[in-house]
Amino acid sequence: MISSTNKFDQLPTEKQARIVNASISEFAERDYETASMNKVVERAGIAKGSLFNYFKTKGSLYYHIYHLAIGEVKSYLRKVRDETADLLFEERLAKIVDSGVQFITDHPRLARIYFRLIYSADSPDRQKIVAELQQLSDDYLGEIIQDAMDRGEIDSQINKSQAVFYLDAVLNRFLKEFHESSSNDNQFDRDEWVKGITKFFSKGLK
Amino acid sequence: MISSTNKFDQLPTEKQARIVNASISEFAERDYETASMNKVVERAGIAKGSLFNYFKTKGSLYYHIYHLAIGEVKSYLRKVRDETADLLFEERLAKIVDSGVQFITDHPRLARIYFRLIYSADSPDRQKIVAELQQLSDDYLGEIIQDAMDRGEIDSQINKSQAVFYLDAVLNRFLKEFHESSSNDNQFDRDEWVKGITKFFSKGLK
DNA sequence: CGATAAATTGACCACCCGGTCATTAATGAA
DNA sequence: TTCATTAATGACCGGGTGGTCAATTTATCG
Repeated sequence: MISSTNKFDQLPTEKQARIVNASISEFAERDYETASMNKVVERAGIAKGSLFNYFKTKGSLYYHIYHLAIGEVKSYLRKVRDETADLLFEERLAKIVDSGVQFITDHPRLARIYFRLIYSADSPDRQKIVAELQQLSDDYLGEIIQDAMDRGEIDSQINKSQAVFYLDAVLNRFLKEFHESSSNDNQFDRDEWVKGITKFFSKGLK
Repeated sequence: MISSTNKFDQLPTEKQARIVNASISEFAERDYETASMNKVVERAGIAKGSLFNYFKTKGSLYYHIYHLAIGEVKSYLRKVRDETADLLFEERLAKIVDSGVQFITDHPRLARIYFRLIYSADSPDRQKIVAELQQLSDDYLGEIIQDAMDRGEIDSQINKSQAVFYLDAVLNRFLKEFHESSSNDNQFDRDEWVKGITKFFSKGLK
């Protein structure tokens, strides 16, 4: 029994896409509790019974969708990490911000689901999910910090997990702000901010 | 007609307290959409019709409660701002963190409502509320930054609204983390963190 | 084609929601 | 005590929820 027994995976690709697309829209617009399976089937153009045949519960559909979102985030992170391995810390930071901005621009609905997961999320298994994302962030930013320490670009006396925390806090908050302002087509000077952020991390406020 | 026409305000204090207490618990445990008026009346030990007599809608009850939460936050902020006016920026930062920790310890349910407002909140008037809180934060942290600039403690060339943003991002994130970890009775070294944060803001990571 | 198996459907279920309002209970003045 | 006014109550309403399953359509194969 190598192949998945999952009913959904056996579906024609086009139908899968319709369902995934409908689910992403629904879970992006409403949080877990408020999102409606009725709306999903309506958007996807399938019968309710079918959806519950492919996914036994609302929770399992949500699980599928947010793993998709996290997977996409990971792919962006991996890409920018590998492509910037040789750059200086400050340049690297700028590229990471760029990559985040790009992700939000390319996948605004997934971004919304991601931020919901991070920040509020009365979702099932919230603790598990958050712990998983925390681990992802620790590994990812931790590696970047470590590289910079090894090259003597930042003070290696600094508590590494604290440094990761600050990076994570500022980057996530900045991207959340960008995400919300780009929903309301508010413009802001990206370069100005990227410059400010990198300088802030290097020198602090003094 | 000087006195409020608000039905709720005319109630005996004890009854007001029961209703407020029940509402705080409910809105702390569940987000706006998921919170239940039925649960509130059950907790408060009053009839449903009564509650809807005091507050015409769920939204107006929520409005009352979150204004209460924001009011309490403001009071803590004002207090620490005034009491630390003479301190150095770093010492002041430490006191602010302390005050946040104290608020969360004293009012964990209000803290939860506050973080819900800040971070996710599919609440009614979300944009208005967030803008109001943003203003509060800008004014408050802006003043602290300005003081420190005036005294030459931090670089006055730095973009002030950016500096406020970094402060806000790191402080809020730290307090949110504290709030969640104190719900799960995870311990962590407060002093270690306060020292790290103030140093980070002063010198950056270099 | 006919028969069997598999996939799809949507009416239906029990439950909960915010909100209403006729009925009942408490209050206070004469 | 009587009676009018006000406050409190909870049964009830329309509507939405996640989830089920008998009935129907579609696909498969001899």
